[in-house]
Amino acid sequence: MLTERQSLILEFVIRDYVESAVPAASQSLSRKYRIGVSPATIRHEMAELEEDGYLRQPHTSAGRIPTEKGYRFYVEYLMREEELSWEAQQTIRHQFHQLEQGQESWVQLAASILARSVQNAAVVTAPHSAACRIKHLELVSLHEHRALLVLVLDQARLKQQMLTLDEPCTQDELSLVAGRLNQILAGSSANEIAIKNPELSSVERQVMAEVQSIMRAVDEGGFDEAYLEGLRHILSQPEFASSDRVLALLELLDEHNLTRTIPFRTLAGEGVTVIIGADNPRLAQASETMRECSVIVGSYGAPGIASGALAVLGPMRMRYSHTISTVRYLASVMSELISQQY
Amino acid sequence: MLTERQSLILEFVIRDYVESAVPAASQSLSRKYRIGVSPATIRHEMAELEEDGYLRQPHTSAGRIPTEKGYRFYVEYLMREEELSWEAQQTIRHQFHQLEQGQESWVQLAASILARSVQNAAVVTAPHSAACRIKHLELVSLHEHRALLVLVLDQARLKQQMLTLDEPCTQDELSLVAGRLNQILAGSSANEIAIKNPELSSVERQVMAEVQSIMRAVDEGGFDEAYLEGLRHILSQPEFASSDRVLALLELLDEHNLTRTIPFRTLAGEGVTVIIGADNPRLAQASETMRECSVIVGSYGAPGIASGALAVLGPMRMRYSHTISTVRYLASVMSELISQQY
DNA sequence: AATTAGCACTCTCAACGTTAGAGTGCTAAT
DNA sequence: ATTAGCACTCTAACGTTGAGAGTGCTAATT
Repeated sequence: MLTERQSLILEFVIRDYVESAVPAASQSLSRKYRIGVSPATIRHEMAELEEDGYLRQPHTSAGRIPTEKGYRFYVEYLMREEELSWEAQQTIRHQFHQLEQGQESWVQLAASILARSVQNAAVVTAPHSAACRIKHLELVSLHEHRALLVLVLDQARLKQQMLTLDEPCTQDELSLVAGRLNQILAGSSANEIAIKNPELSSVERQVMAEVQSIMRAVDEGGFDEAYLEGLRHILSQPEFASSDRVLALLELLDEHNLTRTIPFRTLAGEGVTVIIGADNPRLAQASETMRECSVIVGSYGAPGIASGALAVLGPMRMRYSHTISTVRYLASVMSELISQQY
Repeated sequence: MLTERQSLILEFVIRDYVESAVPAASQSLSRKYRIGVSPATIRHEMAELEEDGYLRQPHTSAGRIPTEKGYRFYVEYLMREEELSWEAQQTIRHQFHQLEQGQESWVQLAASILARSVQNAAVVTAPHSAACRIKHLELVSLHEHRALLVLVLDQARLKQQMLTLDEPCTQDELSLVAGRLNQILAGSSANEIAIKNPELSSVERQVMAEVQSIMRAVDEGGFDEAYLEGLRHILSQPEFASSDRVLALLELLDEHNLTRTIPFRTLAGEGVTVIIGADNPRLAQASETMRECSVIVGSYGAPGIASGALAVLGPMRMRYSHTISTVRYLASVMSELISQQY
C-alpha cells in the first residue's frame, strides 16, 4: 500500500499533469505545491511509485506521468468528489429550460450541454424502457395509397413510419381504422399485441403488423438513438495533435456505431462508472487510440420505468472529479425530467 | 483564351493532381497521358498557363498545381459531365430502399449515402415548404397537468412539444379538444391560424397558441435542420494532415452553425452550383481553411411545394465530375420521393 | 517557327550531427 | 531519513549536407 506521502505526491503529479499535459518534474512540483520536502526526496518517492506501477517516465530523465493504475488509484482513493458549484448547476439548469421552445430533441440538448460543461466529447442515449407500450396511434393520409403512421409510445416517444397501403383509403377511413386500433391496442406492449387476434379488415391488419414491428424494433434497439456532441473539444487536446489519431477516433464515432463503442452496458445501477484506458476490453481492442482514453458513464431515469445513459469520452488525462460531478448532476436533472413526464 | 493544347494540358494537370495530391510534373504527365509532345514543350505550355493564372507552383522547381481559376475553367469548359454509372445509381437507390424499415429520418440517410458515394463530407437539409400547413394534431395525456402535443405538418413532417396545461385534463377531454381544433385548423398555415377567432375554451386557446408558435418556428427556420455526415472522409485527405486545420474545420461544422457555413442560399433553381475556394465571400471570411475547400450544392424537391438542399464539402482537389453527377442524381431521387409523398 | 535535348540551377526532404536545457539517479554529507 | 551536488541521459531545436526531382534556359534540330 502507499504511504501518506506517496499518495500525496501521486495526487500532485496527476493534478499537475492533468492541467499542464507535461510530465511532472520533482522541482516544479515542490515549487508549485509546497510539499514539505526537497525535490530529491520527491524524486525518491517517485522512483518508488514507478516501481509499484503508479507512474512512468515517457523516457529516461523526463518527469513522471501517471499510468492507468495511477489514475485508477487516484479516482478511487485520492480524489475528493466535490459537488458541482452552484453556478455550474444553475448554468446547466438554465440551458435546459431553453428547451421549452423549439428544441427538437432534449436528449441531443443534454449531450450538447454535457460536452460544453466538461470540455470533452459527450454521448447521451434516448431513454429506453424495458418493454415499450403504445399510448396512441394516428394515421394521416398523404396520398391515395400512402399514409403516415404516427405512434406515440410511453415516455413521450414518437415514431413515424411511411406506409404504402394495400388498398386506397381516404382520411376518413383511416381515422376510423385508427380509432378502432386505439381501442384494441392502447396500453399494450409488443408481445401483448402479438397474442391479440380480433376480427380485422385487411388495412387494419396491415397497420397492426406495422405497429408491432416498430415496437419490436424499439424494444430491441436498446441504446439505439445516441447523440454525440463536442468532438472538437477532445480534438483540441494535445494528445490528438497528430492527425491519424483524430482519424482513428472519427472512424469509431462518426458512423453510427457509437453505441457499440461506448460501453453503456457496464452500468451498475445508480452510480457513475469510470473506465480508464484499457479497462474496457472491447474498447481497447477496437482501437489503439481508444486505449489512451477514458470514458465516464452514468445512467438517468426512473428505475423500472425508463432509463438512458450518458457518457463523457476524453483523453485519459482528464479532470475526473469535475467530470464525474457533472455527469452525476446532469443525470439527476434528467431523471427529474423523466419522472415529470411520466 | 487557351489553345487546344493548353486546355488539354490543364485538364491533365488537374486529373493528375486530383488523384495523386502531388504537383504534376512535365515528365510524369508525358509518361502517363501520351500527349504527342516532349516534356520540354509541356513545360513551355505550363509556364504559359502559370502566366495566365491557371496553374501555380508550390515553390520554384516543383511541378504545377491548379489555381482556383484553373479549377473553375476546368469545371466550366473542360470537364465532361458524365451520367452516373448504372451500378452507382443502383447502389444509391438500393440504400434508399432500406429506409422503409426503422430509419428515423430519411434526410439523415441521404446525407450518409451522399458522403459515402463521394468520399467527402455531405450536408443535407430537411425539405422546407414556403409556408407549412397543418394536417393533423393530436394530444396525448402524460400526467394530470402535462400533455404531449403532436403536430403532423405537410411533407410528412412531425413536430412534438411538451405542454404544461393551465388546468388539469383527462385524455378524454384532450381528445375532444384535439377533435375540435382539427376541424378548425386542418389545412391552415400559421398566418391563417392567426386571423381565426372562434369561441374557444381556455385549454383550446392555449393549445392553439402553441400550434401557431411551432408553425412559425418551422416557417422561419428555413434550412434549420441539416444533417452532416462523412467528416472522416474529408479529414483523411492529405491536405488535412496537420491537426489545427482539422480543428478549424470542426469548429465550423460541429456546433450547429452548419447552415451558416454552407451557402445554401446561392442556389439558382434546378442546377448544381459549384463553389470553388474563395468564390464564396462568407465562407472564405469564416476560415482560412475553408478557402482551400470547394462546395457543391444542389437542391431537391418540387418547385413551389417543398424543397431542400444537399451539399458536398471537400478539399478543392476534388473529383468534380463524379461529385456533381452524384449530387444531381441523388437530388433527382429525393425529388421523386418528395412528389410521392405529396 | 515550333520542338526538343542537354544542362545548370533551385528547392524540398530526409538524415545526420550538434548543442542547450531539463530532469533524473546516485553518492556523500547532514 | 533527508538533502545538496554532480555526472549522466534524453529531447527538442537548429543548422548542415546530399540526393533527387523538376524547372528554365539555350542551342540544336525539324
